[in-house]
Amino acid sequence: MSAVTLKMIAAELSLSVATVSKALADSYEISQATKNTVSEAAQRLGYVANPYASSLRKRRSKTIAVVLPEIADSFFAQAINGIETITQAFGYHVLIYLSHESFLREQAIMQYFKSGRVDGILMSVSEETSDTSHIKDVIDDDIPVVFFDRVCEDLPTAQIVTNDFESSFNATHHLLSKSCHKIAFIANSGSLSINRNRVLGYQKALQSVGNSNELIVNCGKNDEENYQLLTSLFNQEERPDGVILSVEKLTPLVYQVCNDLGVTIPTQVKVLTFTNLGIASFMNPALTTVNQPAFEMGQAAAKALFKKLSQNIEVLDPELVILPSKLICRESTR
Amino acid sequence: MSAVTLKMIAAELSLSVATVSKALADSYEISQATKNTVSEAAQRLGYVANPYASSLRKRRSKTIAVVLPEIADSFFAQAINGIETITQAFGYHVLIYLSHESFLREQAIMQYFKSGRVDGILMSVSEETSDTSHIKDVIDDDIPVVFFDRVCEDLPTAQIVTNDFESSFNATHHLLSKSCHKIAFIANSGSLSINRNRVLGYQKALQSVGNSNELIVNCGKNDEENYQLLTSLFNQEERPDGVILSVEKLTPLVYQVCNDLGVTIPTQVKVLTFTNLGIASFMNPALTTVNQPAFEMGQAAAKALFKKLSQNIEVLDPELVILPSKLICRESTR
DNA sequence: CTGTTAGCGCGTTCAA
DNA sequence: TTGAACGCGCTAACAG
Repeated sequence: MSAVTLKMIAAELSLSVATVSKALADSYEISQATKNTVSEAAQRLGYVANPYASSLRKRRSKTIAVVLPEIADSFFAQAINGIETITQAFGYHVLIYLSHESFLREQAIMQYFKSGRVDGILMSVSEETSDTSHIKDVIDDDIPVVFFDRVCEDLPTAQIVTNDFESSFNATHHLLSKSCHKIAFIANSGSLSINRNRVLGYQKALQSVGNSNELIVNCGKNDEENYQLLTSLFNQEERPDGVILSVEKLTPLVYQVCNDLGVTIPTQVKVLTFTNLGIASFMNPALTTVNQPAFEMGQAAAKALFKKLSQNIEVLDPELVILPSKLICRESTR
Repeated sequence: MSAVTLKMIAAELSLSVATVSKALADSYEISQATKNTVSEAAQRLGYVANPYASSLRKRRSKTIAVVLPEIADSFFAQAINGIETITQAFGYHVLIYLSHESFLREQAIMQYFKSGRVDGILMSVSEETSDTSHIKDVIDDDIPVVFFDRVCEDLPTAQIVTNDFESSFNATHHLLSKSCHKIAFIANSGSLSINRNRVLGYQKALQSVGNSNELIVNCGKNDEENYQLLTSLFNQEERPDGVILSVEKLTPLVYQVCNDLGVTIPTQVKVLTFTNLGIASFMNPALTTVNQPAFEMGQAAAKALFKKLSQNIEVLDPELVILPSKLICRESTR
């Protein structure tokens, strides 16, 4: 049988509904004796409060939303794990939404939140997002939003990012030190702030040594086209001898293209990719990676959100958390 | 400003709340004229129904729960993507819970669902789960549950699995045909049904050719211990020349151990792993994989759940969906 | 310390 | 075709 209500417990114990409610909430105005009786009965009958009735009345759902572009590579998978460790500690529930990199879908999702469905939102914006009014609307409704990884720098709220500029700068210098002199930078979206900072770091590094072989390739969503794009990149008269991948997802494609063209990694081309502690890092000793602290970013974002939730009345100053990435060199030793 | 309610729309149009409610629900008893007026006003004011009030009244939350052990490798990440495509088409919301392979946590999570929080549950059980009464309780409360991947074979509900026995049988034969004669099977949990079936397929294949070098290694959660376990495996007087990994997650560890011992893959040891279409598959040409259709399993599970939800009164016969895995040989060609 | 009353916002009666 | 009244289950205010 289902649906044990306060009313049933009250009837069972000949108490009023209000008393039972207060007893279970451990209110100070209830005697220890009845508290014991009530919690015993609740336990025995398997009472679980109806969250919808409770949320309606309290105007708090104990639920947050996580809005992601997708869960394709392991970055967001790890991030969810990090988020969950925090939400779970706070007794919060997590609704998950995927925008599939679509602005329209992201708009529709934000619409859900204009009715108190969630107490707060953790979000990484889609590639297509440049207009941010749908997000601003939600913030204006006093629903706290925390961005992580794919942030909106122009919105006045908490942002959790990694040191993209610096790590890209270091990554480029790393390849330069391995005597690469023509390094290509491969991205998949020009508008995202992370990508922008990584490109800047790459450019700055090249400039710092007077290397003018700047080569930026913007991949799209279509893997066929990307294949062509990369094939012509490696088919140039003077082939790149180093490649930086802004997204982990493109790694297999690069390997495939090189394989098909008979270009060996890392002898002829050194590959360096932004990634996280996923499997890719371990599998191929010829790959150097900049590890993104995905789990930690999830945790940091969730913590920032709960900080806002616990003082949700006053308007907070925007805060920016920058977590460091880590360059991991796993040069082939075989 | 926040919280546009039916009441506000009613006031705006000098109508009653009931009329507005019916109009938005497209009830037959409302004139087309007022329906138009109402939906225009709702649009203009940015009305979104309060889901908690609505759920409380209708006793349906339009929300399902996805209960997973973790999102460590890409299998569950892909599965979530598949699930989301379906839930999104049905206008449902998705709550996500991670048991972290803990039975106690899984019990606590199932407890949440005894109060109408969700209309249905998609679930992969934790490694530790042998007692299934906490799941049975929820089913008895008429909340439909669909298992996928890590199923409970003894519970009478829908189960989505892959052909584990058969694909493990084929995988073993594949290695045998590559002239392996001492093949180790590496798992990380003995009690799960998938693992059981894979072990059986492995054993059956060995028997079918009269090979008596059965070698089953059960790894645990501790990576240090696993490292030791695998090191002693490869340090045996007669080293295995083939390895089947029941879980993708252990792949990097095997590569690491082999690397540290100076054992080359695939020359000295051929590695075959159960996986999905994650990055691992593409990255290392020396790896043969049995690809799990994770995305499709997520979709199948969600579809099965919605089938149940649409006819939730009658008790359904248990049904079993078996999706085929695919053996992908990616032998080194370089 | 306990009970009574009054909503939270919505959907479903039943009258008008 | 519309509106008034009631209640989903719970919590907050106020009496007793």
